[in-house]
Amino acid sequence: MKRKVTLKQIARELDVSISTVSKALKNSKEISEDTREKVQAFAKLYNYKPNNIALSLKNRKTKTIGVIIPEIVHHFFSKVIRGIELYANNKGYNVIVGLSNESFDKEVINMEMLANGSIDGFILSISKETLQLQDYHHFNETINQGMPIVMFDRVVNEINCDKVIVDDYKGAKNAVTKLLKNGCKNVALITTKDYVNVGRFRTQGYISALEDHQLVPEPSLILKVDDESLTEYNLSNLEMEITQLFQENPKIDGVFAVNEIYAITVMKIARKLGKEIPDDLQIIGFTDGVLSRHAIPGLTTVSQHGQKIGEKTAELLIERIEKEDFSENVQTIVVETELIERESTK
Amino acid sequence: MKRKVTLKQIARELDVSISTVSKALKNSKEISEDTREKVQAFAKLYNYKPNNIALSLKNRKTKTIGVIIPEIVHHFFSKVIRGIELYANNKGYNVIVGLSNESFDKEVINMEMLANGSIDGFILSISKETLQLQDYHHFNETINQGMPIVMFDRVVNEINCDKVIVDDYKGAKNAVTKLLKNGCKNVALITTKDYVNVGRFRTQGYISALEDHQLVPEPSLILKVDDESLTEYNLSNLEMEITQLFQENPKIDGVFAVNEIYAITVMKIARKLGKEIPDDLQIIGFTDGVLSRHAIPGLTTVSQHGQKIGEKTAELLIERIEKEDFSENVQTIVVETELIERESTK
DNA sequence: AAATGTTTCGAAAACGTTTTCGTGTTAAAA
DNA sequence: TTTTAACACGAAAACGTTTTCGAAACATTT
Repeated sequence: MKRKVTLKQIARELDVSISTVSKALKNSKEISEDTREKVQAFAKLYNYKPNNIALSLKNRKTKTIGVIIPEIVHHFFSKVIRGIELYANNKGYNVIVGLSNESFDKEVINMEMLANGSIDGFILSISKETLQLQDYHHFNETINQGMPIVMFDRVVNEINCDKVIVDDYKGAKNAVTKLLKNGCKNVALITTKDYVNVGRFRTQGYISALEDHQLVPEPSLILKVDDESLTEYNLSNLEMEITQLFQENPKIDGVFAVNEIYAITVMKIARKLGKEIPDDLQIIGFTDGVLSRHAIPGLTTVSQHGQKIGEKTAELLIERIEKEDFSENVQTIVVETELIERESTK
Repeated sequence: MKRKVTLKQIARELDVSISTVSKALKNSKEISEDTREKVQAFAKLYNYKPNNIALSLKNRKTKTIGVIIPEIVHHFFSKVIRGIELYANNKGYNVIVGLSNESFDKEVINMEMLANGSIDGFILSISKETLQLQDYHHFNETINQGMPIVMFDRVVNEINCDKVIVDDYKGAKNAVTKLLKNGCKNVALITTKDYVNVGRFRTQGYISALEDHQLVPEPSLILKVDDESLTEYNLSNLEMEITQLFQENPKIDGVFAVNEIYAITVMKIARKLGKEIPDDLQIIGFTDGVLSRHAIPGLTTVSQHGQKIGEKTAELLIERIEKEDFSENVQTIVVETELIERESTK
């Protein structure tokens, strides 16, 4: 087991100075053809690679970006990470991930861990708990220390930074409009509590679509699920609420759900209640994940283009890092959604 | 925007030496109560945090571990990452991810990027292309340079390192045995080409279960899908092959599929062919992902406990890093699978 | 008063780079 | 032969830490 070779060791072996070795490897004209070849041959033989940490210290930049997301076992976030990776690696950057698990404390700790020199900038999506507490001091602090942040999807107006968001409003509105045009008279909405911004915007899109068709939103058709306690393995609560919704409103002939799980659960319950999809009930979900694609019948969804969002955030961040122009002219990029039609709508 | 404060700056402000500041912050008994308090107060005021990069350089360890996986938009890998994160963060380690996208070149490049000082060790699952090429030199090289590696799931005997694997053989065997006990007479297998080890082991489990029941495996009931060209969006080829399988073997009354997608696709096609699940056909898949859980009817699956695998790999790696005892007494840990019964079996 | 001990601090090296600047050597020009 | 220019290389600083060692300054013991 030979340890990694350093400039110093090469210098000692070849009886030259460290500077000479460094320059020779960079093909500096300062160094004679002779020693250059000698050094390069030796370096190649011992597979010399400059130590990244030393470079980071010297250059005061690490060429890595930190990503903090609430959850990784989630199709959308995975897609975004893939987009970030793709773009960042192309530009010679590494990606280091931290999970907040939707917890404020973990978000703060994770950011502190990375903020002390490990990375050149952050990409993040805010955890639910942080949104609820509305405590954003850690974001402002990192920005003030000269570390750029780009937020995506779950963003917040209070912070002055670049953002990449989905057009939740329009996406939802398009979806509901589609249902109405397809002849639905009573479109229900399954959404989250309002403190989740994206849920709120999607709700607004739903309402707006109804109003455009001279319909008044009926509160009884709007189910705001509290998924505090909703784990992957405990869906029964959700199922109960949805079942109740249908029993109390048998006239429902269309459903717009703000995520895949809600939509799939609606499908499951509709089937139990003997409703045919899409004849008796049409359904559209948000997030084009693996569930929608493989559901039977296939679920019509609003696709968010997660990978594209990831690429865009990485692009914004790296641009800011390399221009060293922080918090000037922040921009918010809206990535349009796309309605992917499958068999759950007519 | 105030830049991050350093020891040097504090020293200059307070007119003491850098060493004094460093010691004072560490509560060294060498430093007088007086100066200690002064320094600490100042440091707190300016929110001093030691620079990680400098520490890494000094200590010659980075307290971060690198993870290379073939794909992140994949429930199992996401789960594993979550487990790794969980354990590593608890131990004060960061996690940096690289995606190989199943490509040999990207795997090599990613590893080279990280191997030069950025991390203390690797956790990885081998890309399909690497498995196919059987070119493992990059693994051996990193290990020889004193960088420990822990492999999981897609491992290979040729490399001498710690491994955490799923008991693919037994998991498959249990599943198929279950089908046979449930009365299936003609159990088909949908698997991958043999160069994917996990596919091969699962195939062996299938065969062994049959033989234990005095049945001879019929080649016509074994479909080896070549998913080279199989993208997320192009499933038609898979569907065609499976349809053909059923048309040529109408007697099939049980299917064991080596992953979720295959299993779900079987369900879809069975439905088209008018087969009732589980009455006419029972199905078991491998990997307990979101698809199986939300399929209708729910899909009985072999769960791999991805998160546990992640935690275990992280534990093995960190132990090796901290003991600085490399490549001695490598161990292979087998994580048992669990059969999760849902409605696709009787 | 001298020797010894204790307290408190600073200089310097080390981690592995890159880069500026200086200097000795040789070749070319005067 | 002397001056100048080109060439080839090395010393040292810098990035931000930690830690060893030495050394003042002062207190205590003979």
